[in-house]
Amino acid sequence: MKNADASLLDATGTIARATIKDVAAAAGVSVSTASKALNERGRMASETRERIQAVAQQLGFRPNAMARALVGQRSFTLGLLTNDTYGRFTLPIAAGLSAAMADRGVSVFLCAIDDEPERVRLNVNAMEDKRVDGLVVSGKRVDRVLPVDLPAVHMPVVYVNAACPPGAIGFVPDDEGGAHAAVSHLISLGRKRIAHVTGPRSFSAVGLREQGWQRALSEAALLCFGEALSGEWSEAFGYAAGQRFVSYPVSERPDAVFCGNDQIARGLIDALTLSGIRVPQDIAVVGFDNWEIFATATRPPLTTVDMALKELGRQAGLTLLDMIDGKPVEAGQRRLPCRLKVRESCGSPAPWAE
Amino acid sequence: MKNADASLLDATGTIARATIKDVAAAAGVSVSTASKALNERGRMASETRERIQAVAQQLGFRPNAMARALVGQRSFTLGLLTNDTYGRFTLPIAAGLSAAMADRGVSVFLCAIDDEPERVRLNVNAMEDKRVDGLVVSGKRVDRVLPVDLPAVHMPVVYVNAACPPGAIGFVPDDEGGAHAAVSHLISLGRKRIAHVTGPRSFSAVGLREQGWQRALSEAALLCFGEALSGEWSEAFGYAAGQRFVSYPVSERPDAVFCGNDQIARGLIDALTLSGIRVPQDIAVVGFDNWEIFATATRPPLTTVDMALKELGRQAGLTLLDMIDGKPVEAGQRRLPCRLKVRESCGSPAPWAE
DNA sequence: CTGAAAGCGCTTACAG
DNA sequence: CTGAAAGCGCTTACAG
Repeated sequence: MKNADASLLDATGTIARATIKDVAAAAGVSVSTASKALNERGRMASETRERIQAVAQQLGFRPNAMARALVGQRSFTLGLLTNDTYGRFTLPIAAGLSAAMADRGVSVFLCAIDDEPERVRLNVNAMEDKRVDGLVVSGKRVDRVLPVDLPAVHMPVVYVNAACPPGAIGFVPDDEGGAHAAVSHLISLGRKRIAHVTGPRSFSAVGLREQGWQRALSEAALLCFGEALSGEWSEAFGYAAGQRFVSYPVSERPDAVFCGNDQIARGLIDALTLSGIRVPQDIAVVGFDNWEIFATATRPPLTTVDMALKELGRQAGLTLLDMIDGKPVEAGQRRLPCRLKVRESCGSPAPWAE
Repeated sequence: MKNADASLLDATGTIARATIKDVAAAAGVSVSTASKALNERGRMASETRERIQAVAQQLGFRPNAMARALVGQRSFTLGLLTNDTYGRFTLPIAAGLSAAMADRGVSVFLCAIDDEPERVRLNVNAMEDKRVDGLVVSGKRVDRVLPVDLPAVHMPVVYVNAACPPGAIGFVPDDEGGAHAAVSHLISLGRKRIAHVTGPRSFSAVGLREQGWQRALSEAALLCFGEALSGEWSEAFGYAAGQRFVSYPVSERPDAVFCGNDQIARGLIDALTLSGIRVPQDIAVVGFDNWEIFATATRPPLTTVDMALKELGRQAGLTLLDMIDGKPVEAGQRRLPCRLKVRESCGSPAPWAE
């Protein structure tokens, strides 16, 4: 017998779901006893308990989460506010968050906001009205804050890949560490003249990745290959940078380039390849983002830094749950480790490095 | 005075939100009168009504949506189930849906499911427990159905960019129409030898786009330029196709290529350009998807078909709301119009076409 | 025009 | 071990 068969048609002809009252009646006990049996609470004859559970199962009973929330003062829902309609960052973060939360019985509302303050307010209000237990705010840059006065919000908040106001709790990728890992890997492969081509200086990630590059080099007692080249986060800029390297005499070219993102790496590889420079033999290239659509389309496939965005979303959610439970959690921004995804553009096919 | 100031600290030290009881007490009326005043229901002295509303405002009162849902048998929430973790389709759809719903006071739960039936079940159960009013199911292919027995679900369901089971209601882009518009535009620009390079035949979208290509051609009394070239949805395949055209004698080359997606178009343009063939002068190229990251990175920028995914999400949500309201809505799949995004690869800068 | 009562679907002390 | 009562925060008939 299918559970649906046990459902009753109500007056309007739609299917009415069984309530705990139905279960109690069918089992011949009171509602409070039914509740206790279904929640494994208190002591009771296990024979009774099992009978009630069997009846519930048969009626396809599922407790109404809203009724539960009302008495428990806890909705088991979260709100995710994001202004990244582009989707590059939000979707992995949301997927990681949503999956981890689903396993714990909590569901997450998606609020796609542009940066119009009025719409932000609308969405925040909706989340308050729906009595979500907490909010995760996610952005597309770690140095920009959303235009909402979130501190005035009556619930725990966690920031992901977005600026974290003083005293708040945030999660961002460890840009410096990721860059350090990428450059160290290049060094371990024997490269010594490692250039850096990256995005606009106005992004804090640019400074951090540059520091990682410098630290890896100095730890290996190597000099930076000139200044970092800062420009746009685009293929076009990567291409231009590649042409610039090509114009150097062979002896003055870098033997590797660490790029600030995958698009730059893609453009750079195109420029190099067009001029007959072999990647990785002549110049090794490493990117940043592991945006698969780019990283797997380059020839050869791109070695790049993965920011572990799913994990970022997951950790943010778990921490938010702790806060909701009243556990003490330290204020401040956490930098979660990136991991290097080794493909072929760095000169190491490295099936073992995976 | 800020609203937050009016909040009271409860026993645990967290901020307690004002309830309707607080409002009623502060205004010196009964709870039922307060409710009526706040909901603009029934008749009452407008002086009383305004006084109550003022008190509510001052206390920062916001009705608890879950309590409301409990009595109204309507939660003003929706679930969005998607298996497109890739994000290409889901994010625009979700953004369009979420924005349209937010304006109507309904919030949407995001359920990122892989295709593991067990996790699908987990998420569907969560949505049922949370008593969402309806479900929108979105996928990454219009010819694949999710592995859930959704008909057994006790609520209205709408499918977006996914297969639509018999008798259900679905929304997909009008692939045939989009292709027709793209090819017609090429024809209007004077092209006559229009080839088609596209994805795997196993995708229904491939057949539909091919039909659009054929219809536009036959309406203009033009012949197809050979068979459609079917391969992968990748730059690599587009590149290979481009090389193939290059290998033809000049007089036997197409003067335009309609590509099944933007990645193919990108690869094709690269191959053409590398061989000294000018785009669009020698061969015009049009893509499909308007995936901006590709469409704006090609040289020249790509003219392509936009599937209007945001609008798809919006329409799906509005229709779902109608179903929830009990309005009659016709079963079947709706094909929503695509629109051509004219850039430069088709040979028409067309500032007026925008 | 206003308020007391009942109820939405649950859980949680508290009596028996 | 089991059940009656009260209550979570609201709304909706129904009396006054």
